[in-house]
Amino acid sequence: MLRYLSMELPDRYNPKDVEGRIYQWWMSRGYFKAEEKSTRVPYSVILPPPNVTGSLHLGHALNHTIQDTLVRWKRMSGFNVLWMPGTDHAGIATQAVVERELKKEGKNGRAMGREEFVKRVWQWKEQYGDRIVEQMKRLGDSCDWERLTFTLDEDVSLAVRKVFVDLYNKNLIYKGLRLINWSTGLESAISDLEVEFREIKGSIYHIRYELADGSGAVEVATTRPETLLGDTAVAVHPDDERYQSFIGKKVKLPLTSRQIPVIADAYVEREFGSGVVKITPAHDFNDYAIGQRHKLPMLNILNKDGTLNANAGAYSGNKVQEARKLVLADLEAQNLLVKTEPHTHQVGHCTRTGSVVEPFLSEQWFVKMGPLATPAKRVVESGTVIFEPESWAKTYLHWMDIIQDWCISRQLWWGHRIPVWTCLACKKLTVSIEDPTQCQHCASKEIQQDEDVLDTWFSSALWPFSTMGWPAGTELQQTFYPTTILVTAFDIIFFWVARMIIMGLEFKQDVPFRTVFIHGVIRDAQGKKMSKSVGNAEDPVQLIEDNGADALRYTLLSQVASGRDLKFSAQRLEGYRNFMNKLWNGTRFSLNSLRNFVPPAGGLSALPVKSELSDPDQWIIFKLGVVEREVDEMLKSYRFSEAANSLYAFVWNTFCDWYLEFTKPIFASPHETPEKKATQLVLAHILNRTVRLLHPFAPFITEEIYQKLPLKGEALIVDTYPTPKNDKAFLALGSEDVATELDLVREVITAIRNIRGENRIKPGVRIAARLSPMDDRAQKILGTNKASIMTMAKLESCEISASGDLAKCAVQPVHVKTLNVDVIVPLAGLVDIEEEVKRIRKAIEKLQREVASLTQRMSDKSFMANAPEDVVEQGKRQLEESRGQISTLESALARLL
RNA sequence: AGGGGGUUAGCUCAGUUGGUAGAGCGCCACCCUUACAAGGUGGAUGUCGCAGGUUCGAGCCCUGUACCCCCUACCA
Repeated sequence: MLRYLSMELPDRYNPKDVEGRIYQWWMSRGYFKAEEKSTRVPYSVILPPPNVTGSLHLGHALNHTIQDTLVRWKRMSGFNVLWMPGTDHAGIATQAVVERELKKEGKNGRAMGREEFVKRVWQWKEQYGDRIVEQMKRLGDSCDWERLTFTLDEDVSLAVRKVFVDLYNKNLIYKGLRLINWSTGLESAISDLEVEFREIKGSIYHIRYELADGSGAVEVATTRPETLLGDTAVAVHPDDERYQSFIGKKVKLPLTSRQIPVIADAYVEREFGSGVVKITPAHDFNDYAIGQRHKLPMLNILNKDGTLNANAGAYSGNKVQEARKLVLADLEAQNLLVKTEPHTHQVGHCTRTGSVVEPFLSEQWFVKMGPLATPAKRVVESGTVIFEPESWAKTYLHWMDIIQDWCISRQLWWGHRIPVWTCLACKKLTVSIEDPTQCQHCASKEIQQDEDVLDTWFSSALWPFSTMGWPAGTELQQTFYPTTILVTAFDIIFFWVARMIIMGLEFKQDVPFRTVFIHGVIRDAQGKKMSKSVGNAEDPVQLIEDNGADALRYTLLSQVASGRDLKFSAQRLEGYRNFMNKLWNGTRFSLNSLRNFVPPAGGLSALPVKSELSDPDQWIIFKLGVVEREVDEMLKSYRFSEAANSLYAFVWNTFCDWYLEFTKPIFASPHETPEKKATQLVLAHILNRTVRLLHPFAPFITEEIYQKLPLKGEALIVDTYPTPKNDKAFLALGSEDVATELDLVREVITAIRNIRGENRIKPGVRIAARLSPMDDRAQKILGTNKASIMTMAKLESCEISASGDLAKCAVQPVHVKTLNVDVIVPLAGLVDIEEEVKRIRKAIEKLQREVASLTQRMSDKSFMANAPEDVVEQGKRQLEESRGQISTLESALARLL
């Protein structure tokens, strides 16, 4: 026979003793593995691949916890679950990290040469790339780790090349001279995502541009005077009366010999500054647009490293800041600098290097988005892809409307190299999946591969199918593509979600996922975004160390509601750590009560016999049914916080506070009574279901507990998730009527405790009480549960009788639905009567307020005419009861005074 | 500037079919009652931002308004 040495369990739950061991056990048993082919319904999720360079932050913790909760829930619900893990090479981020490291060693990454540098990054990846994976495991992520994919893995690379070549052949990829964000620190194009605007206190300079014909001058204001060297026009508003005569004329560009036209464009704000804007198409995005409209020449004055080039004439070779000083000095010398005002403005900085981002004209590769966006819009409009919450679909569609071509080339070394070779002989391009040995066009062997690599998001966009073996046709894709749900924060809807939809439709002819669940971001206690640089970032690994992964997960889940941001609170985390401890101790106590419990031969399928069940047994089963229904509904609609709260209340307030207390008198009996046996069986079943319900939320502690239960299966992680449907037979043992009756008992106990508390009767003092039921049913209920009432309310005697002496007694009317009981506690000799007088007066006042508002409502003719019958009925009943209670209390009060 | 969100107990937040408000933490009182002091029992606390409207009835629906936050784009 099994022995349950529950008392040998520590009285505090220690996650450190449990989590690593449990996780290893799950892994060793292969529970995370998906079946490539199965008769079970597939459920697949692609993990947004974190950067290999990174360490887990709370945002990941939130994102992963939501996914893991869904995945565990579905796994337990019988689905064939694939949670596909991966890590991202994160081109820019990783390259920047390694370059920084090299710099510390006094080496220059660029000088090392491409091959040497890339080798170095791979070394770095081998050394540190597993760290984030290990951290994910600490959190409990139940990914199918054998499928762990890195975005630079061979098969992914093949997919990337195939997509590039296909898009190129379809004319959807082209090379063009465009203005892009240029990081002078990285000497590469970067995406909008990698530009961070910082407020800079600078100056605004007013510069005079004289008309070429000598008929006057315009005053131009700029924050970047050095860029005037690249000006190719000056613009005014077409309707600006002040400048009508200037339009079409030419001005002399200061410090140069060039003359540039005055053009009219509605972009110019008449009210701002002088109403005249210098136009530098090669160094400003707005100016670039104007330049396109007016077919202005684009004059690039910068080198890749941020110094001025030959187009800047005498200023070439200087860095922007130095050039600015020189330009200003020369302007001043020529008396062209009218004035200088302080001015605060937002300046783009590279998030990786901190250097200023320059709009920079350069040759880059682009994906033509227009034709690709249309179908990607349609699938969202038609509901083929559902956003949850729905409102994000609007954001998505809006972005699709204003979508621009996607710059996919980066002047980096770390990443997927662009599969394009230029022929030195005929200058034509060879674009190929396999590395070519000669030019496609002239067969020259003199070909040179494009130096650039692809934007990291390019490979990310293919992730849902590149991780499943595409372009080969695989069983995996058959089974799991499209994936079921994508879970992500809103900040990458454009960078990632939209592009996955686009690529999925283009290359798989189907959407990559059915649902996109968008959650909020985590902020600190002040509501600020968490970031390492601000120093307000909490380290989830440390939080797990201190509180356990389950507590952290529960904290996060308890706040996931309707896609809103959540603030991290250490107090809250502590609260959920306490909750885990409560669960632990509730179990410890239960197991003690089950010491000599002999599991029935049928195991879990051997259910208790209804006729043997006590009121608390039927009550707890009924409550369990309510929770199973709620959690089922809430998980289906992604209301994680409500599900978590519902379970929290069930475990703590229903199970521990009341059910376990009710079982105490039963288990206190030294005899093996039938009642005791029945309760043991119920308790064993309830425990089993409780941990099953909680498992997706708090996987470690629940598995640990499960393994110690007398009634259990092989492993919790693959046991069935309880629902009202699949748990019907057990739930049928519960009873709503009995639940109501037991609620009356609870109210009676609470009333006695209230009288005790308010009258300062010491907890150790046993008192007498008389319970005066209003009808036979109430009488019977009280009789049945008398022992519990006496134990839980600390009574030395308990009389159940409708009549008796009320002198010097505390009285508290109690009612639950149609059941009514007056709780009477003789106070003579126990307490100062004053306290009881105060207590009763307070209760009367409260009831009177209720009666007043109810009376008013009941006398309102339109209410009576319009309100539904049951609402009126309930109001009437309540009014009657409250009045009755007042009279009971008043007579009690009269006897005290 | 455009788009979105928030404003509910001292703090952090729940509140999906409109029927007179909930949790956790904190606070007060009493308790080491042999599962748990990371605990137990009892208690106090809200004109649900403000002003209107619809309704018999509004935290919830509508209009306006104030303040805060986020996102996108920024004025040269």
